[in-house]
Amino acid sequence: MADDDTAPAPSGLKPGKRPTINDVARIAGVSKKTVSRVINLSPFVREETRVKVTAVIDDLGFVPDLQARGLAFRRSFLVGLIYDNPSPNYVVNMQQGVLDALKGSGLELVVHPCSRQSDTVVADIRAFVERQKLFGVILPPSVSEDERVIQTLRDLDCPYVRIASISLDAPGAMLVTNDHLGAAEAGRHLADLGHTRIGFISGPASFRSSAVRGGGFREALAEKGVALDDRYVAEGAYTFESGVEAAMGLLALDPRPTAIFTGNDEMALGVFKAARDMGLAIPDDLSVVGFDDLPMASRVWPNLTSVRLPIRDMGRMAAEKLLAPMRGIDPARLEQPEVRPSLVVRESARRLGA
Amino acid sequence: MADDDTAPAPSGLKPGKRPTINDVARIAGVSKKTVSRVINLSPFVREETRVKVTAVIDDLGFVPDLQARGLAFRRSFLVGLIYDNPSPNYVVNMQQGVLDALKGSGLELVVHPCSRQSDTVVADIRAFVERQKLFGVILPPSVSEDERVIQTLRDLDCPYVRIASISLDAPGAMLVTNDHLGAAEAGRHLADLGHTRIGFISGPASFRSSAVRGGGFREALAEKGVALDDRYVAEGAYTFESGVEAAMGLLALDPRPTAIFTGNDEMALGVFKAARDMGLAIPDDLSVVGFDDLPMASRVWPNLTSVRLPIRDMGRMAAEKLLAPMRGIDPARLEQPEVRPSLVVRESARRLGA
DNA sequence: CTGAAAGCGCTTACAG
DNA sequence: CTGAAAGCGCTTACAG
Repeated sequence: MADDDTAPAPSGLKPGKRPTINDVARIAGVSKKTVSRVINLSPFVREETRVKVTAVIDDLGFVPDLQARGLAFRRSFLVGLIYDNPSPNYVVNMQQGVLDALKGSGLELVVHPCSRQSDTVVADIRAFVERQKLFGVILPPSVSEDERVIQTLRDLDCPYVRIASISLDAPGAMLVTNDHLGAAEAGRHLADLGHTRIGFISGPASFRSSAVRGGGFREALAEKGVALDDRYVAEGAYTFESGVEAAMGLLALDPRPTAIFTGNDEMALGVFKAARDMGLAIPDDLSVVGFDDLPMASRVWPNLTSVRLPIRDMGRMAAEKLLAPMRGIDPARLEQPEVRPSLVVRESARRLGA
Repeated sequence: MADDDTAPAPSGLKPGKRPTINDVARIAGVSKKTVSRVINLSPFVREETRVKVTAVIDDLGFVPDLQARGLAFRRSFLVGLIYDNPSPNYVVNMQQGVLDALKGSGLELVVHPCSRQSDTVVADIRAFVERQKLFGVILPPSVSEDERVIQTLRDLDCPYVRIASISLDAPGAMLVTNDHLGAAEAGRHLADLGHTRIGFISGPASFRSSAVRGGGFREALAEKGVALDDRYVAEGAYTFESGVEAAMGLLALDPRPTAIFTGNDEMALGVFKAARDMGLAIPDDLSVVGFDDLPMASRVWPNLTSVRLPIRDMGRMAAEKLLAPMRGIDPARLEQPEVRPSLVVRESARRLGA
């Protein structure tokens, strides 16, 4: 629509300029306020008037100016995705989910990486949100867990949805994933396979999920009568390289673990590399279980057994929560159960000694 | 800075409201126009005045309103990344590069996926660019190759930088990668390893890079006296799944190829899977060479020999071209040589019969 | 249900 | 080098 710029401009318009609300008002014979009401779907417009104005809008190909609306509304039509997750695959998946939800809403997605280590993070985020007057913000872990950031968003009156492995906020502003449950499944799986000397490479301490996943894993093992020896626990950084390094440490122990559970898939692939470099075959000499079930989990060899987190769906669900008020829905009442990760069994973990 | 909201508001400001250009003007004892000149780094301001105004700006923590500036300038401070590349890893890498370049510029990145198959692509892109009044747009392949899109951007007076494997536009609006060269390296490598029955899985015909990479590969083989038999050429879609499917076809041929070159890494991993499923070992039974050298190329096993494209750098370079005018640089004169991909030799391709 | 006025916070002419 | 006026294209009060 309005794609044909070579057509003569409709009645009384300056050529080469986009029509404004004034043009619509003049041609429709109403005030610009009435046009504004039609644009904003106000119920206080006579049906007859609405039809007339809508016709002119379509005829002219009028599109309200976002900057002007933003200036008057004191709010833009942009959703921010602020992230500090070190796994690019995690981020891109979540981003796709957010875009899925935004499609057709008229909102656009602004991506904004940050580093919680920087001492200007909070000021940076404040500047970003304040300058762009964001419609809302989506926060995956671990920015979602930073109360300084949350306080800043509240100060600025910027709606947000936090994604985290435990509830940290009101239901309307939270998407919770039960990582504890998923990690427990991983623990039971390895115990059931007969492993007793098990390693665990956690994520960085700055991520809540690190402790939650570690806790679920440890508890499930304990229930099966298997103890997680602290010597076999190492801290990674959710990156491939940190997985390699941590695994080299664990696999150098004597006796070495027969299985390793990692806090995410990225690090699990690091374990693959370390094992290969040390001449250990997976799963024959070492079982490995990851977390996230990124697309690449089923592309590597052997296929990675992993705890599946529907990251893309999570992005979509979080964005839908943000959009709910716009659709007249109370975000707190939106039907969105806690996300329950579940184990996807593949080839990277097998029965001990089989 | 300006991070402390509990401090009493400076002289004569309404509490809870951000200071505006009017506040700055009043307190500094100058007109708002002069403040505007200071903000926009106009040279026509007496040094003394500039210092005085700057002090008030800092004191108040004044930040110009982007919506208001955008409305007056008829341009926003947003850069769009419009993409249709089916490889999420390609996109995320490029995105990081663009973000690298945008850091500190005051511009933000809006990501906008699209599908050239849809018959509303052009209208969608027009609506996006027009509504957001984008500062500029970055176009990776294959949207970068769609003249309808380019014409739309020109209509809307929106600056753009195209990334493509051949030059399609003025130097200031183009970042060219010499894929031909890179693919030729791959061809020579396989020929030098003694392969003569070689398969090629191209990208989709809608990507120029498919033909360019295929051409470079074929020519290099020919120079080495090796012919690329059309029976051993298949068309993929730059996706993992399409790589699997195409490889299954090629590997079912009798005699089957001893090596396969794929148009990108994503499909190379598909070949890995197909080979495994058919009981073929890489590189013993089949050599594989990919293109892009995504991070995962060096994480899979065996490590993938691939033609390296500095995708992140490309994103950064393209964005720098877009920002050049803002920094007083002529984008056409920006020192940015053609990007020359080069082969990274790893373990997935080896000497025939060795 | 509809409208005239004022305002959102900046910049572009135009003077001086 | 500096400023008063008008304008960017919308919306919020406030009337009626």
